[in-house]
Amino acid sequence: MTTPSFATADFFNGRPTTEIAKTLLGTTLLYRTGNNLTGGRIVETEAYLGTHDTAAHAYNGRRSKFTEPLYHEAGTLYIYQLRANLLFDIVTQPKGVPEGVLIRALEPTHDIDQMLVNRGKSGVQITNGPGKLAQALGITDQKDNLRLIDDSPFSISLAESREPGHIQAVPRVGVNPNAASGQLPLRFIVAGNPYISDSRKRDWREDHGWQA
DNA sequence: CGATGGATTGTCT
DNA sequence: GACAATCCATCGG
Repeated sequence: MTTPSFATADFFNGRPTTEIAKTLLGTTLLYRTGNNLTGGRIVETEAYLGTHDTAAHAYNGRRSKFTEPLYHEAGTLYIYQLRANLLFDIVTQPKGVPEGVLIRALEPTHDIDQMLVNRGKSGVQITNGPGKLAQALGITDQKDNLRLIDDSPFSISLAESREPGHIQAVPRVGVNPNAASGQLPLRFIVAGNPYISDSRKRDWREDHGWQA
């Protein structure tokens, strides 16, 4: 059984990283491990714009074993650890242009029971943050770091995509707001979705922010 | 609900 | 030794 996935080259083909970050909203991120297929619709992303973005790991051309995946071709996975958490990113530009998109939140759709077990939490707490969704999916190490998504257990499915009613662009989370790029609106959210990280209940919508 | 501080683990200076 | 693209428990209003 094959999982429907973006053809990497077609999806990333020559488009700006910010546009890719927005286009990912509403698609489904899937992760295969053994008999499990966990996943959810992407509802929050952040764009990191490479060498001139003060919040990016590749700022000023910074390149090391740590940031190496960013310099590879579009569709390369950048899975790195921040404190006790794993974060999941996808490289968006051709080799040598270190830009990428961080997946920050999912609305669970696949094998939710397994994700509840993986997380040990319930409700929106399953996947409303980048470290949380990695835990929920079952990502426990960095073995797929630096691999092309097409050659990995991950896929991005269009089969069950929903169309966001309204995409909101706001400043990124956890970046120094005083740095030059600190306040750029490069965080994109499906307005009204309950799984947005740090969202308020009063901002949630009955339709979760999807078009009818 | 909002703010705060501790835990935690690798990387870079 | 400082810092980080985070998470969680806890405290106050």
